[in-house]
Amino acid sequence: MLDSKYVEENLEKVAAGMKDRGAPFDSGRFRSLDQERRQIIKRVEELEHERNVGSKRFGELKREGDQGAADRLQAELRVISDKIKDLAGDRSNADNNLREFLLGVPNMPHESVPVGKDSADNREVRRWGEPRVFGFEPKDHVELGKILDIIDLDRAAKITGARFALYKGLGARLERALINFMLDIHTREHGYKEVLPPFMANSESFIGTGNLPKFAADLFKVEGTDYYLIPTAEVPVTNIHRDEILSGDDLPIKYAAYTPCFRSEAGSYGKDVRGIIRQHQFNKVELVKFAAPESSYDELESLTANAYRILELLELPYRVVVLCTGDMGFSSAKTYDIEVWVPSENTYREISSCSNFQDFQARRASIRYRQAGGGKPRLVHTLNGSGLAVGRTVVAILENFQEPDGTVTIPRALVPYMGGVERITT
RNA sequence: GGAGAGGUGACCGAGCGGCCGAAGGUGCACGCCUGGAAAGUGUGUAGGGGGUUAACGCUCCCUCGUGGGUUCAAAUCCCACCCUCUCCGCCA
Repeated sequence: MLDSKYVEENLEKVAAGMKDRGAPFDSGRFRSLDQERRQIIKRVEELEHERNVGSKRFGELKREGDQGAADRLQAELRVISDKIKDLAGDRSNADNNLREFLLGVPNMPHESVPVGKDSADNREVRRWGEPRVFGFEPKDHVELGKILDIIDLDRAAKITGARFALYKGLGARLERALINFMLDIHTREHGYKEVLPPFMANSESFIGTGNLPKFAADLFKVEGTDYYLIPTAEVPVTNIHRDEILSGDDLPIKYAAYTPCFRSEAGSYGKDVRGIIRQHQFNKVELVKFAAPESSYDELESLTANAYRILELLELPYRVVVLCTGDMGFSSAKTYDIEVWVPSENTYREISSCSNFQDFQARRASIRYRQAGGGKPRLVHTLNGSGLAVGRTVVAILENFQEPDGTVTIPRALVPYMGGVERITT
C-alpha cells in the first residue's frame, strides 16, 4: 500500500507511475476520499476535545459539591457524547473508503524499471551457459518421467485432479535432494537463516503481503476458517515480523524457507496443461529479506545472484530479465525473473522471480525498524525471490541432462544429495 | 473437547473507574566519571492520526490483545471473539 500522504503530495507522479503500469488510477477520487476523511476527523476531534474538557470540569464540580452545576453539565456532555457516537460510523467509513482505495493501488515502479506494456518489453540483463546441442530429438519431461517411472501424472489426477503430480522412486528423491541442496547453499554459503513456517496463513497475513483483498481468486481457502493455503512462502515468512519494530543493527534479516505452494491458477485454463510446469501444488525454496531502505536495491542484486547461483551449480543455462512496468506484480517496485533453458520448448522459462517491494508490504504489515542512533521507527524494505522453484528445476534437469535412451545424468553437485546416484535409469 | 490463569510501551513488569499514556526495572541515546573500558552516576526515551508551520516546533485526538457495551468519564466494569500458559480428556 502506498502512503496516503505520499500520494497526496505526489499525485501527478503517482498517476504517471500507474499509467506506466497500465493500472487504472482515479486521482480525483483519491482527492475527494482523502479530504472527506480529514474533514470528519477534524469534526470528531473537536467534539472529543470538548467532551474531555467538560468531563474534567464535571469531576471538579462533584468534588466541590456543586450538585446543580454538575447536573447541568452532565446533560450537556451527554448530548456531545451522543453526537460523537453518531459520527463514529462516518469516520470509520471514511477511513475504510480511503484504505480500500489505496489497497487496490499497486506499487510505484522504481526509476530503473523499463517502461513497457507486457513481457515483450522485458529486458535481458544477464545470460549464462550455452544451451546444449542435442545429437538426437530431446524428449520433454513428461515423456522422460514416464519412461523412468518417476513422475506419474495419471495417478495424481486420480488421487486429486488435474495439475497435480505423484513423484516416485528416484523422482521423489530428486525433488527432496533439490530442496536440501538449495537450503544448504543458502544457509551455509549465502547467510540465510532457515525457517519452516505454517503452510496456511490467515487473511491478515495475506493483506500484509498484498495478496488480499485483490487476488482472493488465486488462493485456496480452507472452508470454515479464516485460513488460506499459502501460494508462496513469501506470505508466512514476510509476516514473521508483522507489527514489530526491529533493531536497525539486525538488518538485513535473511530467511530461507522450504514450503509447498498452492495456487488455484484461476484464469490459466489451457495454459501449460502438459507436464508439471504449472501445478496447483509445487515445492519451492524461498528467500526473504528485510532491509534498510538505503541498501534494499543492493540487496535485490545479491538476492538475485544467490538464486541464479543454484542454477550455475546445477550447470543449467539461464538468463535474467528485468520486468518492465506493465509486466510487474502488484506489490513489486522492481522484479528480476530468472529463466532456465527448457529444451523441449526451445526457450527460457521462469524459474525464479526476485522482487524489491520497498515499503509497500511493510506499510500494510507494519514492519518497522529503529536506527542505531535512536529516533522514529521507519518502515523496512521487504524483498523476496524463489531460490528456486523445485518442480521446474526437476523439469530443467531431466530435459537438459537426458541421454538418447531416456536416462538422465545427475548434475555433479547434486550426486551427494542423491545418495551417490549419478544417473536415473529405467 | 472440559476446567482454570493470563494478554499493558523495544523488552520485563505494576496499576484494577477521573490526579494514568501509564510506577519500577532492562535496553537504547546523550553527559559525568576513567589514561581507555567495565562498574557507577545524571538526564532523556511509546506508536498512530488531525490542525498549524518552509522547517524546528506548537497543539489536539486516538491507542493498555481485537471488536462491541455501560458511564459525563474505561487499562480499570460488562459481553463476544482471538491468542498464550497450566491441569484433565483425546491424539501423531
